[in-house]
Parts: sequence; structure tokens; C-alpha cells
Amino acid sequence: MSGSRKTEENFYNAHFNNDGAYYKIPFSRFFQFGVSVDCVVFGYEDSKLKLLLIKRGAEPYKGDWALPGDLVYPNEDIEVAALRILKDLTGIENLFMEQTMVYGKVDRHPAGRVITNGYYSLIDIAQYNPTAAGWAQELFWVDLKSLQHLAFDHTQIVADALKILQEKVRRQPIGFELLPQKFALSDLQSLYEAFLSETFDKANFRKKILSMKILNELDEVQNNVSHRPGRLYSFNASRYQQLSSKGFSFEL
Amino acid sequence: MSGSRKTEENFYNAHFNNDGAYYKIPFSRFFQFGVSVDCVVFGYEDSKLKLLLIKRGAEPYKGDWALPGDLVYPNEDIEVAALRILKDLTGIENLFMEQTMVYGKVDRHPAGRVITNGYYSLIDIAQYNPTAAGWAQELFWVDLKSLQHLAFDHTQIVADALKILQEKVRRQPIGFELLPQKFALSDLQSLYEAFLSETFDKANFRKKILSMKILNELDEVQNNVSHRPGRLYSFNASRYQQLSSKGFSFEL
DNA sequence: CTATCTTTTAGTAAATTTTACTATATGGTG
DNA sequence: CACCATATAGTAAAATTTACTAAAAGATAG
Repeated sequence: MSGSRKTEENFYNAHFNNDGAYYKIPFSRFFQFGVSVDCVVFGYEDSKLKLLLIKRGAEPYKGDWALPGDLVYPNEDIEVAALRILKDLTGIENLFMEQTMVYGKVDRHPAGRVITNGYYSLIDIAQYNPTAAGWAQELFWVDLKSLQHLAFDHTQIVADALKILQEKVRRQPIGFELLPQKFALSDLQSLYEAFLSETFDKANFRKKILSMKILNELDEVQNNVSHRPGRLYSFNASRYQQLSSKGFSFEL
Repeated sequence: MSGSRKTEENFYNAHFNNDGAYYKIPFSRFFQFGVSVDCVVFGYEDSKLKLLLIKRGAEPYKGDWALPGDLVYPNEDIEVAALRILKDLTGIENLFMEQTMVYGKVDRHPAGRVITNGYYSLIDIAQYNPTAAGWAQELFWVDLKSLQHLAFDHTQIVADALKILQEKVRRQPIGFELLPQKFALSDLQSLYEAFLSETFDKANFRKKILSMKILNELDEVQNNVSHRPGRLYSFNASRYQQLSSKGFSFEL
């Protein structure tokens, strides 16, 4: 922000061209940007990390796969827009979303100068039930491993989001967002292994997680497994907050 | 991004109001945003972390302290703008800058709808020599500990940047950007202590850093110190890259 | 030139954490 | 009931961290 150094006639000294010289530019010429949001929604199913995509039912890139995303209204906060847009296109709401990065290349949108804000979200696929809405033609949960090329610069946006989350998921207990409330430790381990493309020793993973004391041990076990069922746990968010404020830090 | 679902007459179905209903909105009405960049430039001097501020010589907030920042041109990439704006206001160039966050509240700028991109940079104060230029009236290196309230939402932008960097500085060897090429280990330690508001055991800090093998030991020692001078080192960036690609990760 | 001050640098032993692995427990399945 | 698969418990070696001791070296004051 800042800028807006208006002269009395609403002009602005700027060197629009690359000749180094300054020109008087009408203030209004700076206000030509469109702003959009693109949502990178990760889910987890069958031990695989998945990404929520839509098939675009509108130009440009009509018919292509893309992230759910759209233009922000001029009178709308960006975070509000992120939630509104995701709801408009997929129906899902009440989820936690956070910024990743901004993409501001001049030519990244064929219809004009649009800068976009990447947002990510982690959800339990079973708990939400996205369905194509608004101008979204179809909706897919795509395995992240077999991701095709996406519209606009969305492939890059996904790659960046994934990288950011791979870091984040190690230091903050946000992986739980992807699991049902009640889960077995082996589920948690598989989740981390899918997210980080890395394997862990089962016994040691268990020891590490349990030693953090941020899980509630439940009086339930897995069912529908063809072997000894594992005990179920739930994430104790308030306990985590409490420990966190005392200097504890989650570290995968 | 995405959006831009034009109808044949260049209209867009949107619910601008909160009544849930859709209205046909001219496409152009979405392109009213201004975009700006605000630069959070950290420096380090006298064992203190400092921040580069300007006194604004233009409305709004004329006369207030603020981050160097200005509007992005409609035909300019945002990263390019970040470098251009910092150069225009402070004269410094050839530095590495990276995004922090975007600030997109509707009312954050009195002159209209402006969303701003936070960028941070870490520089060696002795190596650059910023001077107020363009519409910047004056320029200050302010001790981060005694930061006053800044124009716009810049106080928040600085707080966020600091938090992001406190994390980053632990996991990436970017702290060196704040030091001269040649530095003693005690300098490095003081730097980290200032950045993280935490103290380290001298001998153990030394062991840890040296064990990483990412420093060149030089044939020079400190001078102008009234005690046994410490050996000087320089950061070996290529060595770090090499180790990094083999799985090594810097961890404070 | 020397005693003293300060900080650098080397080193080490205890404490803690990580890692690798063994063994046992438990439910499902045929 | 035998067998299979995974859960769970436990442990010893290895590696790392932490806390601390002591020697080394230049600056400074007398």
C-alpha cells in the first residue's frame, strides 16, 4: 500500500516507460487491476493425498481443469472472498483457509491484469461433500501424484502450496485436519507418509506422537480391518494450545 | 485467478450485495483495484536488528513514518515493482526480496481499494547506503525494539514479516545476508540472538555452526576489538547448495 | 615487560533423544 | 484352532545436545 501521492489535479509522477523519465499519470490509471483468489484444497483418502479441482465452464480455459477460483469484488475483503468463492463453486464452507502466495505476472491472465492470491485448505474428504456449482462444470478429487497440467498458472500455484504445506505440516499439528475426528496412529502415519513422501518407523513414530501428549486416547478401536484393530485417538486442540503457550512446539 | 466468465455482452453474474441474489455486473467493474508493494527491509548494526523506514512526503499519512512502498504499474510484474519502488524511494538495489503476505482489507487505504504485497529483505547496513529519494522525505534505520506506530497497516506488516523471518532464519542460512562478507562467530551469534530474542551457549553455538561445514575459515581475525580477536569466516553459499541437495538442512 | 582482563577456542562428560531392532499381544480369517 | 497381519511394548546402541571446565591469545594498564 502507500503510494497515492496525488498532485492537486489527481496526477501521479511515474516512469511508466522504461526510459527512466517521469510522466504525469492520471491517478485512476493505477486502479485497473483485477484481483482473484485460487483455492488449493487438499484432501486425504485411501492413503493418498488429493486435490480438489473443477472443470471450468467459462472462458478463458473453458473445459480445462483448474483450481476453484474467481474474481474478488471491489467491496470485499480478500479472505471473505476466498470463502465465498469456494462456496460458490463447490458448496463447501466452514473450513479454515490460509494464504500461500501472490501471483502477479503481467501476462498471467488473458482477460486483463489480474493478480491472484493462493489459499490452501486441508479437509477430511468424508466430512465435506463438494459438488460443482456456479460456473464450475464438474468437480474432481484428483490424486496429487497424477496431476495433469492445469489452466492458467495453477500448476505452479499447486506446487508452491504443496511445498509450503510440507514444511508447515512438520511444525504445526495441521495434518489432523485431513483425518476424521477419530483415527488410528497408523492412519496418521500413512497420512504423513503420503504428504511428505517419506516413510517412518512405526514404533518410533508412535512413540514420538504419543510423547507429545496432544492426543486423547479413546475407548474405541478400528473396525472393518482384517487384522488386530488399532486404538483410536482424537486430536486435543486445547491441550496443544496450552502446551504451545508453554514453549512446546510440534515437530514431526 | 480464473474468473472472467464473461457473458456475450461482457457482463458477469455476481452477488455484489449480501442479499444472496445474482446481478449482471459489467466485467470492468471488477478491475478497480490498485496494487501496491511495501518493503520490510531489515538491517543489523551494533548488535541490534533495525528496520528501514521513510517519512512520507505525500498524502495520505503525509509526515508519518512508514515502510517504503508504492503503487504497482498496471504493466509491471509485482516482483519487478518491489525492486523498482525500493530503489525509487531509497536508492538501494541489487538485493534479494521475497514475498511475505498480502493485505486485502477493503478499508485499508483511504484513497481507494488498494491491496498490498509485503516483501522482506535482509541487508548489511554497511554495504548499502540508502538515502531518501522520490517522494520519501526522510529515511531512518529504526531499532526494531523501539518501533513506533506506523502509517496504514504497516505495523501489522512488520510484525508479520518479523514472525515469518524468525521461523525462516532458523531453517535457512539467510542470516548471513545481514552481516558483512567476513564475520566472526560471535557476530553471527549476536545476530541470531537479536533476531530471535534468545541466547545461546557460546561454545555450543560455535560447534553447531562449524559442524555444518558451510563456512569458509579465513586467514584473518577481527581488529579493533579490545580483547583476543576472533577468527573471521565467510558463508560458503555454493557449499551449502551442494550439501542441501544431498539432504542436509540448516537448522539453527 | 608483565600482570590482568576479556574473549576465543578446545575439550569432555553427563543427559537426552533418536534409531534400530526384538518380542509379545491381539483380533481377523479360513 | 492355526495362521496371518498389524498393534503395542520394550530395550540397547548410537547420536546429539547440554552444561561446564580449562587453556590460549590478544589488548591494556602499570
